[in-house]
Amino acid sequence: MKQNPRRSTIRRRKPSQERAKLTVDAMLDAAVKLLKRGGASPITTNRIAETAGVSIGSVYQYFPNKNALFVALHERHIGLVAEVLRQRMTECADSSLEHLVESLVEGMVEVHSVDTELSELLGSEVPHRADGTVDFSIRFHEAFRTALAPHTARLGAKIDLDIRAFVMANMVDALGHAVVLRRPRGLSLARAKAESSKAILAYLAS
Amino acid sequence: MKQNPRRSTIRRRKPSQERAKLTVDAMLDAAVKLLKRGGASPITTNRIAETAGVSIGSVYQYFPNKNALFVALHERHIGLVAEVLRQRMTECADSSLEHLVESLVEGMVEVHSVDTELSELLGSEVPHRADGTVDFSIRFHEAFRTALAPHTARLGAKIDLDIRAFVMANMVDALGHAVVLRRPRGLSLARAKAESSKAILAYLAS
DNA sequence: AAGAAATACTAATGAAAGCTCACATTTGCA
DNA sequence: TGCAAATGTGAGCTTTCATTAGTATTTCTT
Repeated sequence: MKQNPRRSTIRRRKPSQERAKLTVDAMLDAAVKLLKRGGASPITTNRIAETAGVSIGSVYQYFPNKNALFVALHERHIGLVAEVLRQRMTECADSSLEHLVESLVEGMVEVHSVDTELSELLGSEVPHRADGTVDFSIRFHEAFRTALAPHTARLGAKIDLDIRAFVMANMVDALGHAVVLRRPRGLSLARAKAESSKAILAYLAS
Repeated sequence: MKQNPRRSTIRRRKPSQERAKLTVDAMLDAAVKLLKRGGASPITTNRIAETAGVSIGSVYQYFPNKNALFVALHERHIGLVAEVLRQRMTECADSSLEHLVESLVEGMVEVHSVDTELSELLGSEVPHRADGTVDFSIRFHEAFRTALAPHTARLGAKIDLDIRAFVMANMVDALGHAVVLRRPRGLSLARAKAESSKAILAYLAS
């Protein structure tokens, strides 16, 4: 019942064949499925295996312990977010600041709309402090800094890029989540996105 | 080992004597203490009882199951935040919008600075979706709306108070947390607070 | 086609966790 | 003071869970 603390969070075996990748994905999907009905605590490795249609032994081929599986779940999600952000930033490399901000908000909303429930659960149920997972604003600080840099000319003379990136990253993250997950009835998605962009731009222009 | 799903999250017995209140607080404090070293998963009801200096039976006098204890932990924290916000809003009832916003940011920072580690853990380790706990922006929507109302005159003609309150609440929450918990090295607390207030005000003025 | 490597499965175990119950002690109050 | 209600105790039952070992099967490589 107790996890072995000596084993790290590192995958026991890296899946090299395609078959194994499918297996690993099936396990993560199973974890998500179980998460959605019942939250984190009733999840067991055996149940994950059963739901994924694999044997418990296979789970331990790829994950040293249960927690590593949760970490992998976060990594998969963060990877998705990272890719969306990177793409949007690339696309908007030559666009206006307005366009960039709107695109980033759009991207965050999009990536969390794919599976609203999962996004919420990852934030509130699945432990993510221990064992490596890093916060959004810290993880993407550099990216935001870089994306913001070309627009310094329009942002007043004595701006501090690091601070801007910090505040902006937290706004994008928080508003992106809030728009999808906590938008009050009566506030349309389009309006909420527009309002979020407006808020971020207002700050950057201040 | 498994939690009984039939039992609700409602306290089994409400402590009426002062002694019992102390006992309950001791349990919650014990949970915090254990949380701080080792995170949520190695926490057991028996360990909580032991750490609190009470017997396991007493724990189940007041909490129907382990999860209810976590919920109570969140409630205690949210109650603290609620009180701070209410007080700040009352204090600033006749102040300028600038003053109000600065005071709210200050309050959020303060309340999370009291126990930084706990604030982080409550956000990242302790499950809080299931069984009743409500999100910050939803819980305090009304309060923000009310606090914002007197300043509508300065906020342009066609503003929608609900939307403003929604965005503002999320900004206060996110930036308040970020300033305390994820402020990058090189960014002073004072500067971070000022920047957060500036961002919120820039939005409200936009 | 055959050996090696990767992948998957079954069954079992030891540990420990949640929770109950029957009882003891303390407190409030008439 | 005495009794009922509130509070506190803790041994132990039951369940279940994480993890392992040993083995079987599939895939890759040559």
